[in-house]
Amino acid sequence: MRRGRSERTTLMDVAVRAGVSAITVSRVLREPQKVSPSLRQRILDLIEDMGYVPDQAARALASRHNSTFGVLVPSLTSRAFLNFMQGVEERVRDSTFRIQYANTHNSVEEEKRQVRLLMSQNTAGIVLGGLEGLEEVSDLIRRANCPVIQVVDVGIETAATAIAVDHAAAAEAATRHLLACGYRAIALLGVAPDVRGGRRTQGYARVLQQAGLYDPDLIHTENAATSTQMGCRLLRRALKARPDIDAVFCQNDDLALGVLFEAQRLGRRVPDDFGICGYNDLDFATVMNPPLTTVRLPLFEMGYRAGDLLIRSADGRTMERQTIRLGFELIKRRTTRRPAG
Amino acid sequence: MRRGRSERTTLMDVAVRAGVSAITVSRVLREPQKVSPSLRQRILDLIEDMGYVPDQAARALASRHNSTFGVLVPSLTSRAFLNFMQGVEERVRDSTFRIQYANTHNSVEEEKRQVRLLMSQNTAGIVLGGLEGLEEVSDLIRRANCPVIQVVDVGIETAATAIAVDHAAAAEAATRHLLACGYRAIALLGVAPDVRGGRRTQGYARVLQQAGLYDPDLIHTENAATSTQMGCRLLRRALKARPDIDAVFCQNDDLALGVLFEAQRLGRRVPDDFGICGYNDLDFATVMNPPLTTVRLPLFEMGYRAGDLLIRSADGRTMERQTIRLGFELIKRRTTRRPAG
DNA sequence: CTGTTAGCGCCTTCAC
DNA sequence: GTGAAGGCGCTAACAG
Repeated sequence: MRRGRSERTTLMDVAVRAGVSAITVSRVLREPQKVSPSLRQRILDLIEDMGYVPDQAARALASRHNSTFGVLVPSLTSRAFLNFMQGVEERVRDSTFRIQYANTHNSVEEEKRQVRLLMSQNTAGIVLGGLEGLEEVSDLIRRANCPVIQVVDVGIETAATAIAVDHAAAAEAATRHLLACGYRAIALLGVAPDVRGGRRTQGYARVLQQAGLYDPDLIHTENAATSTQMGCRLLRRALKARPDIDAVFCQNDDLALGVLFEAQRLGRRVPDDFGICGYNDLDFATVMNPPLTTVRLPLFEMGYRAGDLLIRSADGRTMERQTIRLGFELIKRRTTRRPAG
Repeated sequence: MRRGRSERTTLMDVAVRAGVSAITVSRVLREPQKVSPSLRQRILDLIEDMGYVPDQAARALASRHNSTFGVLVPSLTSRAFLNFMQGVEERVRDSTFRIQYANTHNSVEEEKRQVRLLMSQNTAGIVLGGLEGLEEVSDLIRRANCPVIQVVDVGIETAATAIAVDHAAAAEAATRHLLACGYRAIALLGVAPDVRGGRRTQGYARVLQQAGLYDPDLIHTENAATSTQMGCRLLRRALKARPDIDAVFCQNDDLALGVLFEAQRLGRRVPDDFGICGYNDLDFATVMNPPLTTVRLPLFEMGYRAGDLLIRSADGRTMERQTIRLGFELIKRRTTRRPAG
């Protein structure tokens, strides 16, 4: 089905049929105002008839630029990245640029490979949605011949323009809230290989240490894609290690959903006997029974901004490296008690 | 930040530094065994030092082929497609091919644009994860110079190799099950612009018509991205139109989750007073309270097969057009009563 | 094992 | 408003 196929129609084929030179056909496509209307229309019809599709490889090679952006995300199972991706799309949608995604599977190696691939393609711009291998990718980025936007944690030095959020501070706020609600044995459930999750764990641990309530047995993670089922499993595991657990901070809302279901099955009354705090404020958080207390990150906006930065810098303007900080918000709903006092 | 950058390192640059000709460097990368070990190593070091990254455009142009697959999905908000994408990845992961995704937003126009873009890039193969514009895309596909795998509904004539599932039959089975459980006023909730959803609606309607229970007021859709919140909204709307509704068939599990939450808030007892059936058997279906009755499609397998077909046909072997039919399974859990009789 | 020659399909630059 | 010449960076085909 491959090699033996009919050769594809080229610009030259169209030009010959039109009785003009190749460059004229090329102009019809790129600078139509430079070709006389009648000739232009005739060529346009011919292009349609012959099913001509320009070859991007040749175009990119000759013009030395490309009009697709590459967006790398570490995972497709986490909804958080989907919201992020939608933000990028929204901004890029009615520009002349196209988007292509790739998945790095939370792997530094894969991230490097994908960045190399994008660079190989002379991509117009790259968004690194979740930076896994900071050091190792930085080298590549410095050599990149296109704008690169990184989404990172506050306080991280980046080689490129960055959109930064403070995961550690967000986790601190959530943990403090659980303490303020009077919970004392607060577990943390998460996904092991997730870099951003690690920062959240740090924030959580810091607060509990200060309160003298820290215990490694409270922390449970699993090295697998996040899921609601994982939330159930991790809760059972945590309760085995520390049966007195009275609240859970989940590194994402999918886990929190599972925790709620499992807690209900175990007869825990939420929020009276048992508090739950999620992370990301996904769509279902508001409609759960009870609605989920969670941390909201401006995921869509982060994506939108990333797309915007890319478009602006790809426009040809030189842009200096900058870092855009975006905040978080703790959304207090009904899976946590009202704070005491 | 863009144009004014330093030129990127080329194959020729490396060759000059190594004191060899360009082709030798090229061989080191593609056919290393054809270059003497010592020279090979020297060149490899140089490539590393100089940060040389091959230009895919030039490579694709010269060799007339490309090693990335394009995967088009109609939506990123539906988890069903994520499972599908994961299947494709799993198969492709340790081949020499790479994957790039694009989102068509349930739009025929966008689908055509994206297919054109992929063709422009001389993509090694294309997977159309959810076919929106059958007729219009078929023309393009016939001209495609690479293997194309379509995921379609059974009974649809395709221009390319296809993986087919029978959404209408699956919806019929689900609706019959609800009838067998003794529910009589069965609503259907869905997403408006979804082609596959349309087929499911047909299956549902057919069964209810046969049972003499069909009523257009039972069908409620919304023209927006699917969500759990939408499930809540649609249920309220449906109950307004027909307060006697005693069961709901949801076109996906996210809607079903919202329906369960909303039904619980409205004091409906599930499954005794109120039955719910979902679609897709997503991760959370087994752990809900009660667990969700739903239709399972082999989404991961569909993706895996698509990837497999692509790899096999891209290998150079000519493959004849074929259609692979995959089945569905009705998973009876506890959001529906036990069938009478 | 290494090199030479030619050209992929298009765009840039400069003529007319 | 249109065209001719040359080259983008790489690889196929053929030499040696």
